[in-house]
Amino acid sequence: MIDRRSGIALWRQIADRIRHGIASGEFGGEGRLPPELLLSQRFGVNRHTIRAAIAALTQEGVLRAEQGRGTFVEKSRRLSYPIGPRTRFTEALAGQTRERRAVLLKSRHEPARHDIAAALGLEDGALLIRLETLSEADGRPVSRSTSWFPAERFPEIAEAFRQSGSITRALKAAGVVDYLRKSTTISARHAEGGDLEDLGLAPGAIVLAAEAVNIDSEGRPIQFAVTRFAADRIELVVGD
Amino acid sequence: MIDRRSGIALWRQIADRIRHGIASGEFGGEGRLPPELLLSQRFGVNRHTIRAAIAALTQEGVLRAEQGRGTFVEKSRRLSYPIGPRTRFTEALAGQTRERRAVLLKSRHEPARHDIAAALGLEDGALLIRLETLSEADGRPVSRSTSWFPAERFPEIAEAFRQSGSITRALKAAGVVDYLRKSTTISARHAEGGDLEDLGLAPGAIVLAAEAVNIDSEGRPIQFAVTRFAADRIELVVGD
DNA sequence: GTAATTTGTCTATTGCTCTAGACATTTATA
DNA sequence: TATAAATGTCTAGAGCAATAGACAAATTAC
Repeated sequence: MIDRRSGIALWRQIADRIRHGIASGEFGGEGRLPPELLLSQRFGVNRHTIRAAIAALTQEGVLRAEQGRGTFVEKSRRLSYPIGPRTRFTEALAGQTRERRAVLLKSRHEPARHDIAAALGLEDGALLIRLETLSEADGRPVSRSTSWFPAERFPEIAEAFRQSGSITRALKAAGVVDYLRKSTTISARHAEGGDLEDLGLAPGAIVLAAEAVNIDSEGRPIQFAVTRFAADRIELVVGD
Repeated sequence: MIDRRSGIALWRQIADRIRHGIASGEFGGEGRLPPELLLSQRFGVNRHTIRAAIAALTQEGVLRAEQGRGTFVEKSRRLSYPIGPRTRFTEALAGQTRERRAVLLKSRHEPARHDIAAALGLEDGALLIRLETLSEADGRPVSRSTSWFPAERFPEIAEAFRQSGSITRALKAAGVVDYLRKSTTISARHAEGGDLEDLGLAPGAIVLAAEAVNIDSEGRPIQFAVTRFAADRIELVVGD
């Protein structure tokens, strides 16, 4: 249940369990966490260890403790992000959130790495434009993406995205009226470096990484992207 | 790059980075890890901390150190598991591994939990058969699954699976000649409890969890399953 | 109002994590 | 054979993680 001597502090293991338990409905069914003493018994640790876990989740904004009353859940439900041939961020979370937006953090030209060139059907070292973007839903960061576009075909993609806040609209401005998701490769790992800050995650948090290739209506690859989702806020849905 | 005071020991963070770096090709390009002293400088920690990380990965079987020579990569590539309308474990890894098999760990009857009943289109509390299975490729555990089947329609599913080692064949024995994947919901979390042992994971390792609903050719739900993949051995591929 | 429940704060102690340095052992190379 | 490069082992010390116990402060229920 809880692993000692694992290199992961007990308070962090418990914080992760509680965070996941809240998202899945195991905890906080009535918006309220069980009392510290009860949790310390259930996890088999000292009450202070539970308090350390709760403090970390309070820092993250997941919980809010009130002296004499109890500890309450601040945010709960996990969003579902559908993945399919017509995946578009702006539409993916419709109905689940009031407001979605994406902002451009950085853009630059660079030569194509081998694997990206292969995915886009280009020569190694072909010139690409790389966009670093952050997507938010209701003011909360949801995902961090790195995208590559062929520079020759989409020279103005960065500016178009900056103005429209949407890949779909930026591509439309470049003459791509429709596009399809050719493939998505999903993996998981601990959040690293800038993703921690940009997504507002606690160190040790998990990200779902989706590598995607988009093609135009004639089958030509137009975009290679790696999107990192905060695993405690998002689940990916295929089909249905 | 490395987070102190995060509740995750530095040696474990580094072990996770190295493991991921090996799978993605960043490290061990020639089957050889950089020397401990060089790694300690790159990560900005003491050489003993690097040694602790290497010891953990050696314990997992990822690395092998030889005095005087260096540290070598024992296993590397990550397998790709395709997800689509016709997802079947036995075929999913064909071409990537020599041998695949699935074993039944446990089976029992139980009433349907609310969410499972909804997925299978049954009343809450309807009788189900629950199968706990482990899938291996080339002798290495790849995934741990929990499946639920309507007990009324598939009374002999456990025995059929035990004999055939395949869901597809067990369903065929029950008269289901073909079935489709209706939906897959993918999330990620730290491995818990028995999954750690069954999958041979180190504490703190990450699993990709795929919740799937399968339907027969007439659209009736026949199986609800939660499969946990070792995130450092498998990536999930949608489309292509 | 009183008691029970619950979170907040403080002190002390033990064990694990990380750093630092020194030296041994094995292997490859000039 | 001598040197360099790499992993293996040992000791010592500073700081974080976890346990234990006691009591304070706020809220709720009787």
